[in-house]
Amino acid sequence: MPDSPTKPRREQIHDVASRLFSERGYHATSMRELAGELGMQGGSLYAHINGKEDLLVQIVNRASQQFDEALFPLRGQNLPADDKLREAMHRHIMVVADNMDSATVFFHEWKHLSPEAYARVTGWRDTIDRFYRELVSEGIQSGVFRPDLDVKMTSLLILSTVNWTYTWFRPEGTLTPRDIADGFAEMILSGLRAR
Amino acid sequence: MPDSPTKPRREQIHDVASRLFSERGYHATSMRELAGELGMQGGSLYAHINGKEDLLVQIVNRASQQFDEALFPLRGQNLPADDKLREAMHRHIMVVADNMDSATVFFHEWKHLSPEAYARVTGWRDTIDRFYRELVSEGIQSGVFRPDLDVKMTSLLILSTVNWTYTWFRPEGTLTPRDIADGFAEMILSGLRAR
DNA sequence: CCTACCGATCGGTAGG
DNA sequence: CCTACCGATCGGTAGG
Repeated sequence: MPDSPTKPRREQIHDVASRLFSERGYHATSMRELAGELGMQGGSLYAHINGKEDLLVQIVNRASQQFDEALFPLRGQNLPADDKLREAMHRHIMVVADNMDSATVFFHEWKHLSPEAYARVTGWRDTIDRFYRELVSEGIQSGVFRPDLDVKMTSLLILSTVNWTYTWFRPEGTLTPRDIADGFAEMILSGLRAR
Repeated sequence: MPDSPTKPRREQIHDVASRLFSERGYHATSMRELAGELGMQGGSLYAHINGKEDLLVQIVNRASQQFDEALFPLRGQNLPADDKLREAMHRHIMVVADNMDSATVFFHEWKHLSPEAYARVTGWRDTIDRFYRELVSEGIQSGVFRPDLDVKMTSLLILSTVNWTYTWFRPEGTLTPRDIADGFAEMILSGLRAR
């Protein structure tokens, strides 16, 4: 039951802020607009939060956390590299699709964070990068992937396709994250060229 | 000779605005900051421009134009689909790489444009989409690409990789747009899987 | 959660 | 291109 009436006020603020920040941008959203959408006055927000930047930090942190929780458990699993790639792309795209607003804020506004929060996000980016590089390396070593692949370029190719979904995915459309992940993975694994 | 001292003032304003908008975001950049970097007072800017939004419109329009000029001439050329794909990706990535600031503004701030400018950008996006879908369709019909490809998904795969370069390309790095385009195209065409 | 208010800063203009 | 200024709005606070 999304948006149940008993949802804590802080959750409501987080959700509305995610939507407004993603639609208009962080700096272009005023605290009065945010308060208005929640049916309260501007100053009343500060009974629940510490400040505008805290909202941004929360949104970005939660997004990072969701990516971590989705991908990290895959590291230990003993799957063939092609299956693991398909599964990782599916999970990655699911996080984006299920959190289109926070994902947009995550990709657009992380540069505007305070130095500490900025460093944390940069650290997360590196973690995800490493995850995909490891996946590619393992695939090469196990003989599932071509031996002449450049690990860095390959992981960038994968990251491009899964991250870019935040720009075009529509929840009301016909494509599910499963469809997208399977379609992209199949093309990436087998190539476009006719045999 | 970039940034020659005789560069028209309007060009200088355009360049500095692109950089500031891409680094801090459109709304977070004040006209006084912009003026300061150009060695003038805030009000003096309005001797050269009509307003802040005009700057954004100019940056986005010029970026759209560069994509158009790079890709559109390829439409008529009678190249094999794989060669045409490689060439299109190279040109697309070159535009991004040569205009990292305006490309970032283009991808991040187009939502904040006035309705008319917004519609123009949306129209451009559709044009580029059509370009890549045509390229894929031609490749299927000529037998160069697999017949079971989904045209929409395939063009989204391509667009993801070329557009996402705005987030990670570094002009001071070792990879050239040629390297990136050739590397991505080869992987997309032949696939990651070992034979 | 509201009312009333703070200093700061915003984009933009007038007149030179 | 500068000085001086405009009304509007910003994030945030005090006191209740």
